[in-house]
Amino acid sequence: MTPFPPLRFDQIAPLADEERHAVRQAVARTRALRAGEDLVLEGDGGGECHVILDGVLCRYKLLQAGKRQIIGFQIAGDMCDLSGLMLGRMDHSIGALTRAQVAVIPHAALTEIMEHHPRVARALWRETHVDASITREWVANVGRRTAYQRLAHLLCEMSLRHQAAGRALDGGGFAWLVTQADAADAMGLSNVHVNRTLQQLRGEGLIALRGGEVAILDWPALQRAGDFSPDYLFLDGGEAR
Amino acid sequence: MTPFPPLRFDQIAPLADEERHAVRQAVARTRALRAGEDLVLEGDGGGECHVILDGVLCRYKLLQAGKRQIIGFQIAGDMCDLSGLMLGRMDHSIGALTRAQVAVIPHAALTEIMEHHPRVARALWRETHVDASITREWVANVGRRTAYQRLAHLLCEMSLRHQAAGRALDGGGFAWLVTQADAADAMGLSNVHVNRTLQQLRGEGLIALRGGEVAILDWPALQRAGDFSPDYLFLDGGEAR
DNA sequence: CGCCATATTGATCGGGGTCAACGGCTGTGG
DNA sequence: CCACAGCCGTTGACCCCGATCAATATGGCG
Repeated sequence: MTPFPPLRFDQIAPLADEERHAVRQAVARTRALRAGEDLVLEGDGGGECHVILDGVLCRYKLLQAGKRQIIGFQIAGDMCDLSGLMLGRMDHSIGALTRAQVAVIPHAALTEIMEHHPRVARALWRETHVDASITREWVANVGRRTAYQRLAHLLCEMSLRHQAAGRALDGGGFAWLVTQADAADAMGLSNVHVNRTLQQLRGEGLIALRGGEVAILDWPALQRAGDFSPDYLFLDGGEAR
Repeated sequence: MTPFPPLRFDQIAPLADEERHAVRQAVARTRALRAGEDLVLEGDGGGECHVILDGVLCRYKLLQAGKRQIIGFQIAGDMCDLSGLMLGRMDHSIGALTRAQVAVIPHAALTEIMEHHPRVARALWRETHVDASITREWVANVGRRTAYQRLAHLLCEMSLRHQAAGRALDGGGFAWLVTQADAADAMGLSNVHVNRTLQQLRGEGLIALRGGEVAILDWPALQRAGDFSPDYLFLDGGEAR
């Protein structure tokens, strides 16, 4: 049984023990996903929300000619499909990129919690805003940065998010069990070019890859390379600068 | 005095007359903006939220080397900076692309309304989700579509949104008083290429431009050209398919 | 041990960027 | 009322980042 990771919306706006408890009680079951398996499909109403316990999932859309754009990565602690509850259907799909575990919370249970515990509702609302902020940064990343910058930026983001989720390795590295083709779909690049750009970052000594793990060798340089500023992640929980 | 347009969050989740009234009472004043003027800057806490009464504003970020990425357009009826209230600071700036009018609502007033009228809070939450959905579509647009598709897609989106805001011209056209350079920054393209792509769409008889207005001559073709499906706009208010 | 997905490398191509010049419209001051 | 300035749209020439196509390693897994 996979242990519960820190909930991101709890970090963004801390809950009381009682509220935290209520959320865990609402979990109907957990579900295991194989790499490549879909959790929710575009158009789904669902009836359930999911909190990621382990693994890497992604939001994605399929476009003309079989092209895929990944809209964001989801890791342990993320509530990934609240919009299915709030809007009644999903505008995108969510799939597992690695083996993964998720906790399943029925919409009815979550709705009830939000009614009885306004602070939970508020925390979830704020998580929604943080996710939106991250998506906005992705628009900028894909729209106006070079491949080299995009990749460096993405690695910075994933490093900090893994740290916040308590899943970082020493030195800010993390388990990057995602395919180069997946990374390409996230950045609007080809898998070939991702490969070459990764080699460049390695050659310059900014990162190292060994057995599915990314090690960050020179954080300041990587941050500079990616034009990265962590503000948009609201890791401080927001409210104050 | 600019009249109040239909509020988008009211359309997304209809309010009672009393609630609608409360929102209007909360407006402290209106503010006029010249084209190019900023409404809110990245990092701002603000203390106020804004509802657009007239004109076109945009969310944007400035990146290295003075590059700008526009993250989304905001038109009449949109609440444009709720994240400043919910997260305490803005992750992006908001500026006027045309002459514009906005209504100013102090955070304190809005907070109080949300406490007394849960349905207003819920409507705003849902507007947040719809905005997030639109931003996700933009990631896909910028990441995986050609310039031709991007532009067609953007025109489709703006046409439907203007219609929903009651600002459309006959035939689905709308006032497009935005610079080609602005459109370029929205799509991750150069102004030159936007110009050429617009000419292509005109040459093929899909659209026409006359005096700051876009006329849509062949909606089905434009939609096809942009790989456009309106689902992500949730113009039906969501909930049901 | 063999299979299949993924990573890697090389060669070539093309969409769209960049640079530069020119034209047209509008607002402004004389 | 006109001349000028400045911004925006338009066009042409050239170039480069990253896509595409095509093999060839490589490593995890049954």
